[in-house]
Amino acid sequence: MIMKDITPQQNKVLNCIKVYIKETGFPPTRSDICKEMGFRSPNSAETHLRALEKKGFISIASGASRGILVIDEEKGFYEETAETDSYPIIGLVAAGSPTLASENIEKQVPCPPNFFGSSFDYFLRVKGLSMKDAGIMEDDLIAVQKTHDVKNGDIVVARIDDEVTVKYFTKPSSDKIVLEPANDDFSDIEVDLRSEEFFLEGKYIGLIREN
Amino acid sequence: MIMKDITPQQNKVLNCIKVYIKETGFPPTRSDICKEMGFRSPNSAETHLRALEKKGFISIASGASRGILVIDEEKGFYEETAETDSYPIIGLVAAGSPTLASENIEKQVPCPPNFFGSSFDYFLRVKGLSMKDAGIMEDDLIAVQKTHDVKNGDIVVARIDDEVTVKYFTKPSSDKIVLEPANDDFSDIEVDLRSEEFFLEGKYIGLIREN
DNA sequence: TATTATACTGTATATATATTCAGTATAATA
DNA sequence: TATTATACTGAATATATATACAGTATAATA
Repeated sequence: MIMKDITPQQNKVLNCIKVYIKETGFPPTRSDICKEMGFRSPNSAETHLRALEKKGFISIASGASRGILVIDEEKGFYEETAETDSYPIIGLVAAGSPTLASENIEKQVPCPPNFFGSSFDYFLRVKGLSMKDAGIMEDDLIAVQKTHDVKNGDIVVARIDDEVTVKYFTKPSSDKIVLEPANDDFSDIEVDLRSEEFFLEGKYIGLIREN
Repeated sequence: MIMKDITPQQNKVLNCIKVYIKETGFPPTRSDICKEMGFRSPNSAETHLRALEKKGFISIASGASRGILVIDEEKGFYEETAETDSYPIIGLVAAGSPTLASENIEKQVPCPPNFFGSSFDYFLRVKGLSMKDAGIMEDDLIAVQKTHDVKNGDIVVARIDDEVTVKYFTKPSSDKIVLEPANDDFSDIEVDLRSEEFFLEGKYIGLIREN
Protein backbone atom coordinates (compact mmCIF):
# COMPACT_ATOMS: atom_id res chain seq x y z
CA MET A 1 0.00 0.00 0.00
CA ILE A 2 1.45 3.30 -1.07
CA MET A 3 0.56 6.19 1.11
CA LYS A 4 1.48 9.71 0.26
CA ASP A 5 3.70 11.48 2.74
CA ILE A 6 1.93 12.71 5.78
CA THR A 7 2.94 16.17 7.04
CA PRO A 8 3.95 16.63 10.69
CA GLN A 9 0.78 18.55 11.42
CA GLN A 10 -1.40 15.96 9.73
CA ASN A 11 0.35 13.31 11.77
CA LYS A 12 -0.49 15.23 14.93
CA VAL A 13 -4.14 15.32 13.91
CA LEU A 14 -4.08 11.61 13.08
CA ASN A 15 -2.57 10.77 16.45
CA CYS A 16 -5.04 13.03 18.17
CA ILE A 17 -7.86 11.05 16.53
CA LYS A 18 -6.30 7.76 17.59
CA VAL A 19 -5.81 8.94 21.16
CA TYR A 20 -9.39 10.20 21.27
CA ILE A 21 -10.72 6.86 20.09
CA LYS A 22 -8.59 4.97 22.56
CA GLU A 23 -9.76 7.16 25.42
CA THR A 24 -13.46 7.46 24.61
CA GLY A 25 -14.22 4.46 22.45
CA PHE A 26 -15.58 6.54 19.59
CA PRO A 27 -14.12 8.99 17.07
CA PRO A 28 -13.99 12.75 17.67
CA THR A 29 -16.11 15.43 16.03
CA ARG A 30 -14.45 18.31 14.16
CA SER A 31 -15.03 20.37 17.26
CA ASP A 32 -13.35 17.77 19.48
CA ILE A 33 -10.29 17.84 17.24
CA CYS A 34 -10.22 21.63 17.49
CA LYS A 35 -10.21 21.42 21.28
CA GLU A 36 -7.39 18.87 21.28
CA MET A 37 -5.32 20.67 18.68
CA GLY A 38 -6.10 24.23 19.74
CA PHE A 39 -7.83 25.21 16.50
CA ARG A 40 -10.43 27.96 16.55
CA SER A 41 -12.32 26.97 13.44
CA PRO A 42 -14.00 23.63 12.75
CA ASN A 43 -12.86 24.03 9.19
CA SER A 44 -9.26 23.57 10.32
CA ALA A 45 -10.18 20.08 11.44
CA GLU A 46 -12.27 19.52 8.35
CA THR A 47 -9.49 20.33 5.90
CA HIS A 48 -7.04 18.16 7.79
CA LEU A 49 -9.52 15.31 7.73
CA ARG A 50 -10.00 15.69 3.99
CA ALA A 51 -6.23 15.71 3.49
CA LEU A 52 -5.85 12.57 5.62
CA GLU A 53 -8.65 10.93 3.66
CA LYS A 54 -7.07 11.88 0.34
CA LYS A 55 -3.78 10.35 1.48
CA GLY A 56 -5.46 7.18 2.59
CA PHE A 57 -4.95 7.36 6.34
CA ILE A 58 -8.62 7.60 7.23
CA SER A 59 -11.99 7.26 5.60
CA ILE A 60 -14.88 9.56 6.33
CA ALA A 61 -18.48 8.40 6.37
CA SER A 62 -20.45 11.12 4.65
CA GLY A 63 -23.14 12.74 6.73
CA ALA A 64 -22.51 10.60 9.76
CA SER A 65 -21.36 12.27 12.93
CA ARG A 66 -18.01 11.05 14.23
CA GLY A 67 -17.79 9.01 11.03
CA ILE A 68 -14.02 8.75 11.02
CA LEU A 69 -12.48 5.36 10.37
CA VAL A 70 -8.75 5.06 10.85
CA ILE A 71 -7.25 2.91 8.11
CA ASP A 72 -4.66 0.94 9.97
CA GLU A 73 -2.38 -0.83 7.59
CA GLU A 74 -0.23 -2.95 9.87
CA LYS A 75 0.28 -1.23 13.15
CA GLY A 76 -3.13 -1.11 14.71
CA PHE A 77 -3.88 1.32 17.46
CA TYR A 78 -7.20 0.64 19.04
CA GLU A 79 -7.64 -2.31 16.79
CA GLU A 80 -5.98 -5.14 18.63
CA THR A 81 -5.93 -7.32 15.57
CA ALA A 82 -2.14 -7.28 15.65
CA GLU A 83 -1.41 -10.94 15.57
CA THR A 84 1.35 -12.05 17.81
CA ASP A 85 3.34 -15.02 16.84
CA SER A 86 5.44 -17.03 19.19
CA TYR A 87 9.18 -17.10 18.70
CA PRO A 88 11.71 -19.39 20.35
CA ILE A 89 14.62 -18.11 22.39
CA ILE A 90 17.73 -20.12 21.70
CA GLY A 91 20.74 -20.06 23.94
CA LEU A 92 23.97 -19.13 22.22
CA VAL A 93 26.07 -21.91 23.61
CA ALA A 94 29.82 -21.66 23.24
CA ALA A 95 29.91 -24.72 21.05
CA GLY A 96 27.15 -26.04 18.85
CA SER A 97 24.69 -24.84 16.30
CA PRO A 98 21.75 -22.66 17.29
CA THR A 99 19.24 -25.12 16.02
CA LEU A 100 15.53 -24.91 16.53
CA ALA A 101 15.52 -28.34 18.16
CA SER A 102 13.36 -28.30 21.24
CA GLU A 103 16.22 -29.11 23.59
CA ASN A 104 17.88 -25.81 22.75
CA ILE A 105 14.80 -23.70 23.14
CA GLU A 106 14.90 -21.69 26.33
CA LYS A 107 11.30 -20.58 26.02
CA GLN A 108 8.82 -19.12 23.57
CA VAL A 109 7.95 -15.45 23.61
CA PRO A 110 5.01 -13.71 21.95
CA CYS A 111 5.99 -11.00 19.50
CA PRO A 112 4.34 -9.34 16.51
CA PRO A 113 5.89 -10.80 13.32
CA ASN A 114 6.77 -7.42 11.87
CA PHE A 115 8.14 -6.07 15.12
CA PHE A 116 11.52 -5.22 13.63
CA GLY A 117 10.40 -4.24 10.18
CA SER A 118 11.87 -7.34 8.60
CA SER A 119 10.64 -10.79 9.43
CA PHE A 120 12.74 -13.01 11.67
CA ASP A 121 12.85 -16.61 12.77
CA TYR A 122 14.13 -16.82 16.31
CA PHE A 123 15.78 -15.03 19.19
CA LEU A 124 19.32 -15.79 20.19
CA ARG A 125 20.51 -15.09 23.72
CA VAL A 126 23.90 -13.45 23.48
CA LYS A 127 26.85 -14.68 25.50
CA GLY A 128 29.99 -12.59 25.94
CA LEU A 129 30.77 -9.00 25.12
CA SER A 130 32.43 -9.32 21.73
CA MET A 131 29.81 -6.98 20.17
CA LYS A 132 29.75 -4.54 23.06
CA ASP A 133 30.56 -1.45 21.00
CA ALA A 134 27.64 -2.22 18.70
CA GLY A 135 25.41 -2.06 21.74
CA ILE A 136 24.93 -5.82 21.93
CA MET A 137 25.41 -6.87 25.53
CA GLU A 138 25.51 -10.15 27.41
CA ASP A 139 22.09 -11.80 27.71
CA ASP A 140 20.52 -9.57 25.07
CA LEU A 141 18.08 -11.26 22.74
CA ILE A 142 18.88 -10.72 19.11
CA ALA A 143 16.25 -11.37 16.50
CA VAL A 144 17.75 -13.56 13.78
CA GLN A 145 16.53 -14.06 10.27
CA LYS A 146 17.63 -17.31 8.67
CA THR A 147 19.13 -16.12 5.42
CA HIS A 148 22.29 -16.25 3.35
CA ASP A 149 21.63 -12.87 1.82
CA VAL A 150 24.11 -10.75 3.76
CA LYS A 151 26.18 -7.76 2.78
CA ASN A 152 29.55 -6.55 4.00
CA GLY A 153 29.05 -4.74 7.28
CA ASP A 154 25.98 -6.72 8.31
CA ILE A 155 25.95 -8.29 11.73
CA VAL A 156 25.54 -12.02 11.29
CA VAL A 157 25.21 -15.19 13.26
CA ALA A 158 27.89 -17.54 11.98
CA ARG A 159 29.15 -20.98 12.82
CA ILE A 160 32.73 -22.09 12.24
CA ASP A 161 33.16 -25.79 12.75
CA ASP A 162 31.08 -26.01 15.88
CA GLU A 163 31.54 -22.55 17.32
CA VAL A 164 28.69 -20.06 17.01
CA THR A 165 29.34 -16.33 17.13
CA VAL A 166 27.75 -12.97 16.40
CA LYS A 167 30.05 -10.65 14.44
CA TYR A 168 30.32 -8.09 11.68
CA PHE A 169 30.56 -9.82 8.32
CA THR A 170 32.99 -9.02 5.51
CA LYS A 171 33.98 -11.12 2.54
CA PRO A 172 37.13 -9.60 1.03
CA SER A 173 37.64 -12.43 -1.46
CA SER A 174 35.80 -15.48 -2.73
CA ASP A 175 37.56 -17.89 -0.41
CA LYS A 176 37.92 -15.71 2.64
CA ILE A 177 35.54 -14.33 5.23
CA VAL A 178 36.42 -11.98 8.05
CA LEU A 179 34.32 -11.78 11.17
CA GLU A 180 34.97 -8.60 13.12
CA PRO A 181 33.97 -8.09 16.75
CA ALA A 182 32.86 -4.72 18.06
CA ASN A 183 35.20 -4.77 21.02
CA ASP A 184 38.93 -3.97 21.10
CA ASP A 185 39.58 -6.80 23.55
CA PHE A 186 38.69 -9.31 20.85
CA SER A 187 40.46 -10.11 17.59
CA ASP A 188 39.15 -10.54 14.08
CA ILE A 189 38.34 -14.07 13.01
CA GLU A 190 39.62 -14.92 9.56
CA VAL A 191 38.02 -17.90 7.90
CA ASP A 192 39.72 -19.69 5.05
CA LEU A 193 36.87 -21.32 3.18
CA ARG A 194 39.25 -23.83 1.57
CA SER A 195 40.22 -25.39 4.86
CA GLU A 196 37.56 -24.45 7.36
CA GLU A 197 33.89 -25.19 7.54
CA PHE A 198 31.84 -22.01 7.65
CA PHE A 199 28.10 -21.83 8.05
CA LEU A 200 25.99 -18.71 7.97
CA GLU A 201 23.15 -19.20 10.40
CA GLY A 202 21.46 -15.89 9.70
CA LYS A 203 21.34 -12.17 9.94
CA TYR A 204 20.85 -9.86 12.89
CA ILE A 205 17.53 -8.05 12.49
CA GLY A 206 16.83 -6.47 15.85
CA LEU A 207 17.47 -6.58 19.54
CA ILE A 208 15.54 -6.89 22.77
CA ARG A 209 16.88 -6.33 26.24
CA GLU A 210 14.93 -7.36 29.31
CA ASN A 211 16.05 -5.60 32.48
CA MET B 1 -18.03 -6.64 38.56
CA ILE B 2 -21.57 -7.86 39.10
CA MET B 3 -23.73 -7.50 36.05
CA LYS B 4 -27.44 -7.97 36.24
CA ASP B 5 -28.91 -10.50 33.90
CA ILE B 6 -29.23 -9.32 30.38
CA THR B 7 -32.47 -10.14 28.58
CA PRO B 8 -32.36 -11.88 25.18
CA GLN B 9 -33.57 -8.74 23.44
CA GLN B 10 -31.05 -6.54 25.22
CA ASN B 11 -28.35 -8.99 24.23
CA LYS B 12 -29.46 -8.67 20.62
CA VAL B 13 -29.14 -4.90 20.86
CA LEU B 14 -25.73 -5.19 22.53
CA ASN B 15 -24.48 -7.51 19.82
CA CYS B 16 -25.91 -5.23 17.17
CA ILE B 17 -23.88 -2.38 18.67
CA LYS B 18 -20.72 -4.51 18.70
CA VAL B 19 -21.22 -5.61 15.11
CA TYR B 20 -21.86 -2.03 14.04
CA ILE B 21 -18.62 -0.89 15.67
CA LYS B 22 -16.68 -3.70 14.11
CA GLU B 23 -18.02 -2.94 10.68
CA THR B 24 -17.88 0.84 10.67
CA GLY B 25 -15.28 1.72 13.27
CA PHE B 26 -17.65 3.90 15.27
CA PRO B 27 -20.76 3.30 17.39
CA PRO B 28 -24.32 3.50 16.02
CA THR B 29 -26.90 6.22 16.57
CA ARG B 30 -30.32 5.39 18.02
CA SER B 31 -31.59 5.51 14.49
CA ASP B 32 -28.92 3.08 13.28
CA ILE B 33 -29.92 0.62 15.97
CA CYS B 34 -33.54 0.94 14.88
CA LYS B 35 -32.60 0.08 11.31
CA GLU B 36 -30.59 -2.94 12.41
CA MET B 37 -33.20 -4.18 14.87
CA GLY B 38 -36.29 -3.22 12.90
CA PHE B 39 -37.61 -0.72 15.43
CA ARG B 40 -39.82 2.10 14.26
CA SER B 41 -39.13 4.50 17.09
CA PRO B 42 -35.76 5.85 18.21
CA ASN B 43 -37.06 5.58 21.73
CA SER B 44 -36.98 1.81 21.43
CA ALA B 45 -33.25 2.04 21.00
CA GLU B 46 -32.99 4.68 23.70
CA THR B 47 -34.69 2.62 26.37
CA HIS B 48 -32.64 -0.42 25.51
CA LEU B 49 -29.48 1.66 25.76
CA ARG B 50 -30.54 2.98 29.15
CA ALA B 51 -31.24 -0.54 30.34
CA LEU B 52 -27.86 -1.74 29.09
CA GLU B 53 -26.21 1.20 30.81
CA LYS B 54 -28.03 0.51 34.07
CA LYS B 55 -26.85 -3.08 33.95
CA GLY B 56 -23.28 -2.07 33.29
CA PHE B 57 -22.81 -3.38 29.76
CA ILE B 58 -22.28 -0.01 28.16
CA SER B 59 -21.71 3.56 29.16
CA ILE B 60 -23.33 6.48 27.39
CA ALA B 61 -21.58 9.81 26.92
CA SER B 62 -24.23 12.44 27.58
CA GLY B 63 -24.93 14.78 24.72
CA ALA B 64 -22.37 13.24 22.43
CA SER B 65 -23.54 11.64 19.24
CA ARG B 66 -22.67 7.96 18.93
CA GLY B 67 -21.36 8.19 22.47
CA ILE B 68 -21.75 4.52 23.26
CA LEU B 69 -18.83 2.78 24.93
CA VAL B 70 -19.07 -0.98 25.24
CA ILE B 71 -17.77 -2.10 28.61
CA ASP B 72 -16.15 -5.34 27.70
CA GLU B 73 -13.48 -6.36 30.11
CA GLU B 74 -12.70 -9.96 29.47
CA LYS B 75 -13.42 -11.38 26.07
CA GLY B 76 -14.87 -8.74 23.88
CA PHE B 77 -16.79 -9.58 20.80
CA TYR B 78 -14.85 -7.44 18.37
CA GLU B 79 -11.85 -7.20 20.65
CA GLU B 80 -9.39 -9.89 19.82
CA THR B 81 -7.91 -12.24 22.35
CA ALA B 82 -4.46 -11.03 21.39
CA GLU B 83 -2.23 -10.28 24.32
CA THR B 84 -0.78 -7.29 22.56
CA ASP B 85 -1.33 -3.79 23.73
CA SER B 86 -0.37 -0.71 21.82
CA TYR B 87 2.35 1.53 23.16
CA PRO B 88 3.30 5.02 22.00
CA ILE B 89 6.77 5.89 20.84
CA ILE B 90 7.83 9.28 22.11
CA GLY B 91 10.72 11.20 20.67
CA LEU B 92 13.37 12.16 23.20
CA VAL B 93 13.61 15.78 22.25
CA ALA B 94 16.59 17.73 23.51
CA ALA B 95 14.35 20.03 25.47
CA GLY B 96 10.92 19.31 26.82
CA SER B 97 9.14 16.67 28.76
CA PRO B 98 8.38 13.29 27.18
CA THR B 99 4.68 13.63 27.70
CA LEU B 100 2.04 11.36 26.28
CA ALA B 101 0.34 14.26 24.57
CA SER B 102 -0.65 13.25 21.08
CA GLU B 103 1.65 15.76 19.39
CA ASN B 104 4.72 14.01 20.77
CA ILE B 105 3.69 10.54 19.73
CA GLU B 106 5.78 9.33 16.83
CA LYS B 107 3.64 6.25 16.33
CA GLN B 108 2.12 3.36 18.21
CA VAL B 109 3.57 -0.11 18.23
CA PRO B 110 1.92 -3.34 19.28
CA CYS B 111 3.74 -5.15 22.06
CA PRO B 112 2.77 -7.72 24.67
CA PRO B 113 2.32 -5.90 28.01
CA ASN B 114 4.63 -8.23 29.89
CA PHE B 115 7.26 -8.23 27.20
CA PHE B 116 10.00 -7.01 29.53
CA GLY B 117 8.89 -8.77 32.67
CA SER B 118 7.82 -5.52 34.32
CA SER B 119 5.02 -3.41 32.96
CA PHE B 120 5.87 -0.22 31.13
CA ASP B 121 4.07 2.83 29.82
CA TYR B 122 5.79 4.04 26.68
CA PHE B 123 8.80 3.81 24.45
CA LEU B 124 11.33 6.60 24.27
CA ARG B 125 13.49 7.01 21.22
CA VAL B 126 17.04 7.65 22.39
CA LYS B 127 19.08 10.54 21.07
CA GLY B 128 22.84 10.72 21.57
CA LEU B 129 25.37 8.21 22.80
CA SER B 130 25.69 9.14 26.46
CA MET B 131 24.67 5.60 27.51
CA LYS B 132 26.74 3.85 24.88
CA ASP B 133 28.68 1.65 27.30
CA ALA B 134 25.43 0.38 28.77
CA GLY B 135 24.52 -0.78 25.28
CA ILE B 136 21.98 1.98 24.70
CA MET B 137 22.61 3.41 21.26
CA GLU B 138 21.19 6.26 19.24
CA ASP B 139 17.63 5.63 17.99
CA ASP B 140 17.10 2.68 20.31
CA LEU B 141 13.66 2.43 21.84
CA ILE B 142 13.74 2.15 25.59
CA ALA B 143 10.69 0.92 27.43
CA VAL B 144 9.92 3.34 30.25
CA GLN B 145 7.85 2.72 33.32
CA LYS B 146 6.41 5.86 34.88
CA THR B 147 7.49 5.51 38.49
CA HIS B 148 9.36 7.31 41.22
CA ASP B 149 10.47 4.07 42.82
CA VAL B 150 14.09 3.94 41.70
CA LYS B 151 17.20 2.62 43.37
CA ASN B 152 20.81 3.71 43.13
CA GLY B 153 22.28 2.23 39.98
CA ASP B 154 18.99 2.13 38.09
CA ILE B 155 18.88 3.69 34.65
CA VAL B 156 16.29 6.42 34.71
CA VAL B 157 14.63 8.97 32.47
CA ALA B 158 15.03 12.32 34.19
CA ARG B 159 14.19 15.89 33.43
CA ILE B 160 16.20 18.82 34.76
CA ASP B 161 14.50 22.11 34.08
CA ASP B 162 13.50 21.28 30.52
CA GLU B 163 16.21 18.88 29.48
CA VAL B 164 15.36 15.18 29.29
CA THR B 165 18.10 12.59 29.66
CA VAL B 166 18.65 8.90 30.21
CA LYS B 167 21.31 8.19 32.84
CA TYR B 168 22.37 6.03 35.77
CA PHE B 169 20.73 7.29 38.95
CA THR B 170 22.41 7.81 42.32
CA LYS B 171 21.27 9.84 45.28
CA PRO B 172 24.24 10.29 47.62
CA SER B 173 22.41 12.67 49.96
CA SER B 174 18.89 13.96 50.50
CA ASP B 175 19.40 17.14 48.50
CA LYS B 176 21.68 15.83 45.80
CA ILE B 177 21.23 13.58 42.82
CA VAL B 178 23.97 12.40 40.49
CA LEU B 179 23.20 11.29 36.96
CA GLU B 180 26.02 9.27 35.47
CA PRO B 181 26.41 8.62 31.76
CA ALA B 182 27.83 5.36 30.45
CA ASN B 183 30.33 7.02 28.16
CA ASP B 184 33.71 8.53 29.06
CA ASP B 185 33.14 11.41 26.64
CA PHE B 186 30.34 12.69 28.87
CA SER B 187 30.46 14.06 32.40
CA ASP B 188 28.36 13.34 35.44
CA ILE B 189 25.40 15.63 36.01
CA GLU B 190 25.09 16.72 39.60
CA VAL B 191 21.73 18.12 40.59
CA ASP B 192 21.36 20.30 43.63
CA LEU B 193 17.75 19.80 44.62
CA ARG B 194 17.78 23.04 46.62
CA SER B 195 18.40 25.18 43.55
CA GLU B 196 17.47 23.09 40.54
CA GLU B 197 14.25 21.58 39.40
CA PHE B 198 14.49 17.82 39.01
CA PHE B 199 11.78 15.55 37.72
CA LEU B 200 11.92 11.80 37.50
CA GLU B 201 10.01 10.75 34.42
CA GLY B 202 10.46 7.05 34.94
CA LYS B 203 12.59 3.98 34.96
CA TYR B 204 14.29 2.08 32.18
CA ILE B 205 12.67 -1.34 31.87
CA GLY B 206 13.87 -2.71 28.58
CA LEU B 207 15.17 -1.97 25.14
CA ILE B 208 14.28 -2.59 21.54
CA ARG B 209 16.47 -1.98 18.55
CA GLU B 210 15.10 -2.04 15.04
CA ASN B 211 17.75 -2.59 12.40
C1' DT C 1 5.05 33.31 -12.91
C1' DA C 2 0.82 30.83 -11.89
C1' DT C 3 -0.71 26.98 -9.43
C1' DT C 4 -1.21 23.83 -5.89
C1' DA C 5 -0.74 22.11 -1.13
C1' DT C 6 -0.62 23.39 3.48
C1' DA C 7 -2.57 25.66 7.49
C1' DC C 8 -5.37 28.39 9.39
C1' DT C 9 -9.82 32.05 11.13
C1' DG C 10 -14.67 33.02 11.05
C1' DT C 11 -19.54 32.62 9.86
C1' DA C 12 -23.48 30.19 8.56
C1' DT C 13 -26.73 26.35 8.04
C1' DA C 14 -29.06 22.15 6.90
C1' DT C 15 -29.48 18.05 9.16
C1' DA C 16 -28.11 14.34 12.08
C1' DT C 17 -28.86 13.01 16.69
C1' DA C 18 -29.88 12.64 21.57
C1' DT C 19 -33.44 12.97 24.46
C1' DT C 20 -37.89 13.99 26.45
C1' DC C 21 -42.90 13.29 26.61
C1' DA C 22 -47.17 10.72 25.79
C1' DG C 23 -49.01 6.41 25.05
C1' DT C 24 -49.97 0.88 24.63
C1' DA C 25 -49.22 -3.78 26.15
C1' DT C 26 -47.35 -7.91 28.54
C1' DA C 27 -45.07 -10.41 32.07
C1' DA C 28 -42.88 -10.63 36.39
C1' DT C 29 -42.51 -9.30 40.94
C1' DA C 30 -43.81 -7.62 45.94
C1' DT D 1 -53.30 -6.07 43.91
C1' DA D 2 -50.16 -2.45 42.86
C1' DT D 3 -45.71 -1.92 41.13
C1' DT D 4 -41.91 -2.52 38.34
C1' DA D 5 -39.35 -4.13 34.31
C1' DT D 6 -39.64 -5.15 29.58
C1' DA D 7 -40.75 -3.90 24.89
C1' DC D 8 -42.44 -1.25 21.92
C1' DT D 9 -44.96 3.23 18.61
C1' DG D 10 -45.12 8.00 17.50
C1' DA D 11 -44.19 12.86 17.76
C1' DA D 12 -41.54 16.84 19.11
C1' DT D 13 -37.33 19.49 19.90
C1' DA D 14 -33.07 21.46 21.41
C1' DT D 15 -28.59 20.92 20.03
C1' DA D 16 -24.69 18.54 18.28
C1' DT D 17 -22.41 18.12 14.02
C1' DA D 18 -20.91 17.99 9.25
C1' DT D 19 -20.02 20.86 5.81
C1' DA D 20 -20.07 24.66 2.65
C1' DC D 21 -18.50 29.41 1.76
C1' DA D 22 -15.47 33.41 2.21
C1' DG D 23 -11.15 34.86 3.46
C1' DT D 24 -5.70 35.22 4.81
C1' DA D 25 -1.02 33.60 4.52
C1' DT D 26 3.12 30.77 3.47
C1' DA D 27 5.85 27.46 1.08
C1' DA D 28 6.57 24.33 -2.61
C1' DT D 29 6.09 23.18 -7.33
C1' DA D 30 5.55 23.51 -12.46
